[in-house]
Amino acid sequence: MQQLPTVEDVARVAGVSRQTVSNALNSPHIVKPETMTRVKAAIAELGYRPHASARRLRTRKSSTIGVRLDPMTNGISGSLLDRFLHALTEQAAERDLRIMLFTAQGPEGEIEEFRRLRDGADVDAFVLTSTMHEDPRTAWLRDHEFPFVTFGRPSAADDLGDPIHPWVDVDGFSGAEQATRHAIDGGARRVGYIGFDDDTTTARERRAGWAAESAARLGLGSAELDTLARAVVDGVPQGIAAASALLDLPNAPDALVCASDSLALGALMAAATLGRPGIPVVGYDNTPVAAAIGFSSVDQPLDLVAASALELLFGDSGSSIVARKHSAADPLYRLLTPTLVARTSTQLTHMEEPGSPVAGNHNER
Amino acid sequence: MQQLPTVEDVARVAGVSRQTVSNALNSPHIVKPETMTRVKAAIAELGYRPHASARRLRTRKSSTIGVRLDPMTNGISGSLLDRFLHALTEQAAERDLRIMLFTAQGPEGEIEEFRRLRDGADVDAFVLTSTMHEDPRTAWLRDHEFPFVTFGRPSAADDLGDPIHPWVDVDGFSGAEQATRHAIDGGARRVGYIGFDDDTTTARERRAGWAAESAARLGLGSAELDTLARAVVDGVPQGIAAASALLDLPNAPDALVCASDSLALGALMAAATLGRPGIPVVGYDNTPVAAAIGFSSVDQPLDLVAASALELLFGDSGSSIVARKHSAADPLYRLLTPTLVARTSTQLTHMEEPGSPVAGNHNER
DNA sequence: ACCAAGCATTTGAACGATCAAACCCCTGAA
DNA sequence: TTCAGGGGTTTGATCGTTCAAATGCTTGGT
Repeated sequence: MQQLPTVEDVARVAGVSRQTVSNALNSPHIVKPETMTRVKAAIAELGYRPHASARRLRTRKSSTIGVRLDPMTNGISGSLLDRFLHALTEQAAERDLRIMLFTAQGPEGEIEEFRRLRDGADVDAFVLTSTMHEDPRTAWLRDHEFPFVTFGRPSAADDLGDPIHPWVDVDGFSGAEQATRHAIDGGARRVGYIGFDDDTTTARERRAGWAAESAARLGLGSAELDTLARAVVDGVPQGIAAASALLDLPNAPDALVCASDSLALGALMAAATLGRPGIPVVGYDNTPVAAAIGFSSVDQPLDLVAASALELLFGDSGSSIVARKHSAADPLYRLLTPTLVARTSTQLTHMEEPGSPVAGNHNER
Repeated sequence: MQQLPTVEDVARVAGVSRQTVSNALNSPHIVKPETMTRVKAAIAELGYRPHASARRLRTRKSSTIGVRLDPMTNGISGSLLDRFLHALTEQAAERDLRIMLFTAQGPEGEIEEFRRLRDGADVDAFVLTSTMHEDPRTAWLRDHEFPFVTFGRPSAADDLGDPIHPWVDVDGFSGAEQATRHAIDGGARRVGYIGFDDDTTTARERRAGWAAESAARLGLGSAELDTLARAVVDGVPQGIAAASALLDLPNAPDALVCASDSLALGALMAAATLGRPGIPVVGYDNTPVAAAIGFSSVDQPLDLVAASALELLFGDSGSSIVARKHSAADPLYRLLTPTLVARTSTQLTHMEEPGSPVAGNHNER
């Protein structure tokens, strides 16, 4: 077990001093090019790596971001969280930042964890994937002026004009609008909607997007729209039930837009069972199940979400926290636009190949 | 912005020295109880928290575990990874350990990342969620004697007798066996099997479990078993195709055991389409989709997996790496047994409530 | 009365990096 | 000739903690 080389060792080999090595690493512009070369050579020769903890102790920065893993029930769900974590980890790596996970029981426990991570200089900032209304956690972070961003808008009440904290979100209005447009472009004249029954921004925005597009393109009034929409808890069985109800209407929809892929899957099943297997169904989140079965779905640009979150915390580049003030020109939030991934509308009994994206798909690997 | 308190501050308030405070924290047994009380009071009064980086610098331990996030395609997939990460984070918290994520492009990039994290004293050990054969990454870690565990056996060739590195896995043989037993207990006399066509331990073990139980309970020979089994790529469409083929056989199976919930979902769809909606289908991984639709599935005890991984690295308790040698009494691996979560066998067109587990279900929250 | 042994606590040094200030050397203006 | 200015580099101090060795106090055996 050999001793790891330190700045001192590098300095000796390069024939310079500690600090010059440090400068070569952290302030390249102030070292003479020729010296730089020697230092770099010495670093390569010894395989030197800065000791992260020593640096952190001195600089009081950790270059690490804490990410709270929600219990499954809240926040972004299922494989979306996977993909987001992946994207965040990759984007963070670009800036020489690392991701540290944490979790805890209950809000108090999490605040305790915030405190611990902050006081231990373990993290420079937090990324939260939850959007609870009046969340005591975000309140604590604000009160203690500790940098953080959320994936998801805090709530409807927190206006775009003066956000109470930085956030990144994906525009559900636009997503549902695109889904609806896709169905209409495919020939649909009455597009049904199956959404969530909770009182969240997400639920509201998506329904509004569907309603707006339906009204504009199909001339449907709000009473008529109400008959075409169902609000349920997320899940396959709920999708089956809601779709069955819609398709049994006297004036049934000829296409369905759903607020999740689970609901869409349920809708497809119901359609097959009710003898309407060809009816177009559009899902949301573009999960693997949508790709596997082959129905269209709205794709959230998770790597952009991740990049934007980091940008809000650390600026355009670099890895030091920047304090920001909200302004119209440089808002404290980022509202991103999703893209529809169009696939050949599928009958459940047939096997189809996954289709190709309509526009750039951010999540193809 | 007030200065955070240090050991020195605590020492002053408690009327003792630095080191005594340190001892109170790290070696409680060597401080006099009365002193202990005073120190504890001072800590509470000042709200003192040890500075993690300073401690790491001195002790050369980070109390942090690096977890490599695989690209989606490999390793444990989809929401399983979510659940595992969650479990790991929670188990780690119990031991005052933290989880740091990382990822990279290609094996070389990941090895570079290993080196970086090791040399920077960022992590004490790694947990990998991939099981590639002859993986250069695990080879590097072994060569450099850096502690790590994998979730998943390295490969069939790496025998239980002399594992080439520590691992935790869930017994696929037992899982498939239980699934098959469940089907037979429900009255099935010919249980079909839809598994993976890749040459992995997972694929082999699960098929073997199904075959063994079928042979033992139903007296089926290996030729007959071959006609009842299909090996495909994981995915819903593949499940549909394989199930359709099996159900179209002259001597068709009266139940289906599948190596994933995706395949099971496909099988259920095919069954519904072919007019056999009541046929029992058992899935694998107990993903949300199984719960939602209501079919039985084999549940992997992810929190046990996480706990076992930590145990292999850090011993029964504590947070310092323990070097282990493989022995029959104390093997370098943990093979865990999954449990079947039985649900009322579902016809796709009906809505059913999720059932309750047959045995303890580790993943209910 | 002496010293060995043990316990609880304290003191000085070290971990590996960066900060702040000092230093050296060169140039150019007075 | 002198000195101010500045780029490039070095030196001493420091971040907060734990290690290793030293200290003081008690106890008990001979």
